[in-house]
Amino acid sequence: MLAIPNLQVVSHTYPCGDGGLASLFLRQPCEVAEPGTALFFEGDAASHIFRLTKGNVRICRFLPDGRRFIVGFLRAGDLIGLSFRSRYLFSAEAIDHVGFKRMNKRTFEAELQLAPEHRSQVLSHLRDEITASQDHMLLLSQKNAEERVSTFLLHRLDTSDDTDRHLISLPMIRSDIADYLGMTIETVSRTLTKLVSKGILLPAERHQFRVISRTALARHANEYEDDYADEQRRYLQ
Amino acid sequence: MLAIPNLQVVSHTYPCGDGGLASLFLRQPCEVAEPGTALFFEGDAASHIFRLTKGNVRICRFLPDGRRFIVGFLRAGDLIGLSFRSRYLFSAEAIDHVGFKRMNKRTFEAELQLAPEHRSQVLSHLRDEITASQDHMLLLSQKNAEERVSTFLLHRLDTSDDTDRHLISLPMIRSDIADYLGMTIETVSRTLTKLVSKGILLPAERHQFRVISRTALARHANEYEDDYADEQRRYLQ
DNA sequence: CGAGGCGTTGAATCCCATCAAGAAATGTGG
DNA sequence: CCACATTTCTTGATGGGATTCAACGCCTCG
Repeated sequence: MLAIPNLQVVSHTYPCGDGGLASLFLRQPCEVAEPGTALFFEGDAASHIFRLTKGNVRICRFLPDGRRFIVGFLRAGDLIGLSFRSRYLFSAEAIDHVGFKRMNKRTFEAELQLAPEHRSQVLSHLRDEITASQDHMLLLSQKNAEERVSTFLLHRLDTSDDTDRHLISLPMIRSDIADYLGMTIETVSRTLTKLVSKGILLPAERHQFRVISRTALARHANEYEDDYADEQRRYLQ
Repeated sequence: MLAIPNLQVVSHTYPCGDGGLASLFLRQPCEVAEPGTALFFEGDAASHIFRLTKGNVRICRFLPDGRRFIVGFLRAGDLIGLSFRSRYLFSAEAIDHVGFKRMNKRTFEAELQLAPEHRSQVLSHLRDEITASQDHMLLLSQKNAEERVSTFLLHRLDTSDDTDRHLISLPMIRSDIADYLGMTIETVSRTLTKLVSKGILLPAERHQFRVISRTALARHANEYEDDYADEQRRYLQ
C-alpha cells in the first residue's frame, strides 16, 4: 500500500547531490520503503548503490550498548553507498515514504568502465562527504547547544529546494535531530524554544519553522559565512 | 639545521597508510618541517599532495572565534591532500621534527593517468578517511571522557609500529589530545590519572604509557571489537 | 475515544569546563 | 653547568550547561 509512483520532480540545487551519476540509474526500477523501515543494515554485505527519488532517509550508527549516532540525513537525488567497501558502515532508515532506485555494485563498476568520465564524479562525491564529516566533527567537538541547532537549521534552510526561501522543513523527529547533533531531545526542544523567543524563528506547521532573520541565525551558528552563503542571503533581507 | 636525512624505515602495518601510492613519491626530494611550523594552512590554494616520511603531524580546523578542532594525527607513511578540491580544508602542523615529500597535484594527476591501477588506491584511501571520520563522530557525539580517552589510547596502541606491543606513545601534547577528543586538557589529564589508578595504564616516559591490560582498556572504550582487534589481542595477554 | 508516540516544560542532578595554583619538564642565556 | 623563564602537566575548588527524571499537552491513528 501507498506504493506511490515517483511523481516528484527532483530539482537539485546543492552540491550534496550526485553530479552526473544520476543518469546511471535511469533504467533501474523504482522501489519504495515505508516509514521506519531500513534500506539496509550496518554490517550487511554491501551489495548495492542507492539513489533516492523521494522522501527522507536517516543514516545511523550504533555503539555496542545501543547508543545511536545519526551520521546524516538524505533526500531525493542523494546517493548512498559510494563510500563502502565490502560491508555497509551504517544503517539507512526511511523517515517518511521513501522512493529509491538501486544498482548492483558490480553493475555500477561495469558502467563506470563504460563511462570513465563518471569516475571523477565519484571522487567528487567522496570528497564532499569528507568535507561534510569534518564540518560536523567541528560542530560536535566545539559547539554548544544553541550553535549546534542554529548550524543545523541554517544548513537545512540553505539546502532546501522549497520555493519559500524562509521555510525550514524538519521531516525527522526530535530524537533524530538529537542523535545527529549529539544532544538530548529535551535540549533540542529547549533550544528551539529559545530561538523562537529570541525572535529568530517562528513555529509554522508541525516539523516546519519560518526564519525571521537568517542573519541572526547565522550569527548564532558561529559559522564562517562563505560566498555561497552570501548568495543565499540576497533572498532573505 | 637538523635537516636529518630520511633514515627511518617506514614499516607500515595498518590500513591508514597509502596503499601502493608511496611509489609515486620515490623520486621526490625530502623536505623537513620544524616543530610547530605548518606544512600548509586552511584556505590556501591546494597545490600539493604530501607524504610523510618522518615525525608526526596534526591536522587542524578552526572556528571563526578561534576555537580549534584537531581532525587527526598523521605519521610516516601517511598521505595528505587526496581529499582536497581547490583549497586545503585544514592546516597541517608539525608536532615534532617532520620529514616529508610532496608532489604537485597536476603531476600527481598525470602519474595517475600513466598508472591507472593507482586510482582504486585513491578511492580506497578516501573510503578509509570517511570510515575514520564516522567512527570519530560517533565518539564525539556519544562517548564520555573515559570512553574517549580509552578509545584514543586503544587506537594508538593498535596502530603503533613499536616493537614493544604494550607501549603507547603520545608525541602530541595534552592540548592536541584535548582538541582531538573534544574535551579540555584538565579532563584529559584527570582521565589518564584515573586509568592509571584503575591499574589499566602505567606512566612510562613523558608522552608514553604502558598498557597493563588491553582487555580492560577495550572495555572502557566501549568499542566493537572486530577481527583485527582479536588479532592484536594475541600479543597482549 | 482511547492508546501510544511525539513534543514541551520544570526540577534535580551530574559531568565536564572553568578558574586557580603549583609541580614538573623544557628551553635559554650567561 | 646552573639560574631563570616558559611551557606543559597535574590537581583542587567551584560553577554552569546539558542530562536525567518526571509530568503533561498535543497529535495521529486504529
